[in-house]
Amino acid sequence: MTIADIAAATGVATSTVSRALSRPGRVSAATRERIQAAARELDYVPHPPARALASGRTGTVALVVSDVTNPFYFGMIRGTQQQLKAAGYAHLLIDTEDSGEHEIEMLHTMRRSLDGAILGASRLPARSLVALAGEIPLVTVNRNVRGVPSVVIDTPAGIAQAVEHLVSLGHRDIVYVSGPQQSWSNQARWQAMKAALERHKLRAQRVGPFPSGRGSGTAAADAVLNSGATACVAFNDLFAIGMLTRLRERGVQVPADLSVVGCDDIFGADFSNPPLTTLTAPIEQAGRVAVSMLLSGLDHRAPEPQRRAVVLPTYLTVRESTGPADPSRR
Amino acid sequence: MTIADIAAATGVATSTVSRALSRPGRVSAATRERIQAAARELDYVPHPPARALASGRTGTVALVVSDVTNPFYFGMIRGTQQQLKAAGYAHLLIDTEDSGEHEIEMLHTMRRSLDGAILGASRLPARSLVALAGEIPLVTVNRNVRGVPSVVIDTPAGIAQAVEHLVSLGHRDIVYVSGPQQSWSNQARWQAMKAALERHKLRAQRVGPFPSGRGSGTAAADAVLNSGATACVAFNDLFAIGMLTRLRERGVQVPADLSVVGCDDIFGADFSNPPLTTLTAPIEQAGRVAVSMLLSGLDHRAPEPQRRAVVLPTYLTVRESTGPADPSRR
DNA sequence: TCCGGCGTGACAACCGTTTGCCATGTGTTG
DNA sequence: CAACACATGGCAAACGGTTGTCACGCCGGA
Repeated sequence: MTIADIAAATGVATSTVSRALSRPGRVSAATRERIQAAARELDYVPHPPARALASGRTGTVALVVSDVTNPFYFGMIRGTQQQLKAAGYAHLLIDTEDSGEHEIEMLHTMRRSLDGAILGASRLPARSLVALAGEIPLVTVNRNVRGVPSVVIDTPAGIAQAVEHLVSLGHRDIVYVSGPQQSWSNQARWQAMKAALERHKLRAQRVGPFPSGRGSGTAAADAVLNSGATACVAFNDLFAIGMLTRLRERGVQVPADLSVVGCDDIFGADFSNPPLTTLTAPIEQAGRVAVSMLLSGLDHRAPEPQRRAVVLPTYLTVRESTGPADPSRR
Repeated sequence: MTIADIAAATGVATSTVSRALSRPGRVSAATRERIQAAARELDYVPHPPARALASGRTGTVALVVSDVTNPFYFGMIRGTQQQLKAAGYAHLLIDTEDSGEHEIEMLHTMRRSLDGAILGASRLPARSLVALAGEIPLVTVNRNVRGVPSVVIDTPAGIAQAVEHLVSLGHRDIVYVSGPQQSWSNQARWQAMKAALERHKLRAQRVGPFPSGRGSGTAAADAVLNSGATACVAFNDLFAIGMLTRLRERGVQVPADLSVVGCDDIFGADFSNPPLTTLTAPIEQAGRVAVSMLLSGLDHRAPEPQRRAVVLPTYLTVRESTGPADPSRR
């Protein structure tokens, strides 16, 4: 079934069929009706590649993540999926395996088959990012680069809350567990942590960096213990959960001996042992907003009046992995 | 940059360029070299939609899941993603929101832009599934229907192991926590459970059905408690984890008062409180295998010699949510 | 010497839509 | 009533590749 068949069946030209089906208002109501009826009758389904070839629009948006395995992305996948489906777009998933080259390479190759892309947490240098944005509409998440629309989750503000929380519990030695150095978020979090601690006239220290992945929790836990701190803020929940496991192994009580707070509030943070105090990030919402921004930017006639950077707030969710500092340690 | 540009640059016909780039052996080594050099030089990137239109092959495979949110699918997403990327295919994600109609509708509409699809856990009746398989190459996971290639995870065999484990711990009242009734897996698991219990001359009972999602754990836990059983096998880990949470709330000790075993060994099962005894399913592998089957079937000249149904084994991972039955309860 | 076959490249016809432009018919305006 | 604007539908040219078929030249075999 092609529009030619429908054209034949209704006695009009293919161009009319095309317009009746995709550009309402361009043909009279009567013929439109007739054509749509015929289309339904013949179970006509448009051919996306043909449409894409002729119009340049593919109806597909890619979500680019550095590692599908990371639970952090689960929320993004979900959020983007929802919003894209609602808008009638298809959802392509691209895993860059943590490699910037892969990232740029894949997007470059696929740019013609995409209407745009959401970058889940780009590892790309700013220059490349801007260059890429010239090839294909982009929205970044948790990565703020001038000239590229972005949505960033304001974890730094949350970090301040977390520090507040820990300080109020009597902690004076608080350490930051650092994630991968190329990670923009990691930098942002560490900066926020330093600032917050300075405000309390406390020394900022950190351990790491550690590669992303739960496995890093082991080394991280040991490093934190070694630092003599009574509390720590981990780069993300995956680290924190990994640490929890290690700490149990070593017989360290959480939070009695050590308080730990995570970041992101991923799946699992609420039922870990003990349940994790963490910065709840609206990841899913971030995905939805990113898609909305991207899509609104795609809307041809839009003179780009949309906001180019939105920041989403986080809040501290206190569970059971944080508690009063051991008084004997002060 | 189109092949026409390359043709012009090298002084050959576009057909030659096309063949030089995609069908090795059809043109002489010398010209091929020249053409490839030019292509590299001009930074030529093929236009997927055009290719798809002309050839019918899209280089895209969809993974269809009933709910992206479900952690069970995370493994599938990962497995399929890996294998597809390795084969140079793009990975489309489709969420059917648990609706069979959605499922059939979406696949029907997108069939022309897909080379095939992996059905993560189809809700479709056998008839529809077979019909759909006629429209587009399909491989199902955890769903066995004659005529449609499939990979199924042999949880039933694992269930037997789980029952063995519980019985050996002295449990006599073991209940199955039932998932959604339309779920093929749920049926299979319940059947296996009944068979295993009968083998031990024990009565098979179940509670539920409950809708999928962690929230069901609450009702499930209460129901199990109410049943007077000393142990239970849950339809999946999500249920089990939800139950664990509820049981803590109610002050029920796991495993002292109640042993619980889950299914699938999803992310989180190892660090829940207590860590969950569960049937470890090779989900990721299932995804990989499904993709391999699909892709090998796509290989034109293949007279379909490939296996049409592979079953993957599971094994019981004993952690801390199962323990001896309370002797006073015997 | 002639012929058949093979390796190589060109020609051109698609694949199924979209869309710019033109022709026609109708309604509106002065 | 004339002139004009506008609404509607048709024509045909893209979009960027793939692929069946044919022509050519060269080779070896008879």
